[in-house]
Amino acid sequence: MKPTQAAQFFLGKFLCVQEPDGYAEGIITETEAYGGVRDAASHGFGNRRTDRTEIMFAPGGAAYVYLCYGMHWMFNIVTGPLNSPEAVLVRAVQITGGKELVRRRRRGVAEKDWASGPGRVCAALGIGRHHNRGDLLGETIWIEDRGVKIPRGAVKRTPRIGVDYAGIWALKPWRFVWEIPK
DNA sequence: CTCTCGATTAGCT
DNA sequence: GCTAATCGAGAGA
Repeated sequence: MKPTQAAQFFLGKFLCVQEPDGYAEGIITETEAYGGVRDAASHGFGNRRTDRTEIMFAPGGAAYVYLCYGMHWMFNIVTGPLNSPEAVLVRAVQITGGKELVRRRRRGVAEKDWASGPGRVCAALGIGRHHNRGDLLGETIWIEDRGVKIPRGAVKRTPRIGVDYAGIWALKPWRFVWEIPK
């Protein structure tokens, strides 16, 4: 599966996190595809293997969590076959469980903004460094398919956010937004 | 070792 | 709209 297909596949799936301070989950509403050794916006660009990016080269099913701007964690699902660095960045979820816990973690923030952004997703669900390289079939962080169907035409494609440095790759419409009607 | 800058966010103008 | 916050990966010397 190409990363763009995987990014669309994960829309509507549930991201579940069990932490010592409690359980929280959300339905994935926004993703971005990163992938292949040609994508200049991807950390795996040019087959660049480092301590940080090594997990991107693993077979799909692991978490890739890294720190950005010195303060925000980004959560990715590794999706490629072995040695092909492909991943899906989860940019937004709608919290569906553990709301009391999330309200505490996101104190003072309006509910609609609890997890509307890649850094916010991690802040709301308690995702951090300890989840990096974690197995997404494990018991602390996992993905559930509960059969939610996305209506035809409900997903908007746009270029990816914050990757202007990537030249023509920044123009690829690899961001997928499921706009849930109210 | 040193330097640069980022797959962002919140807060202020 | 603008930018400070904050730190480690990655690159180069």
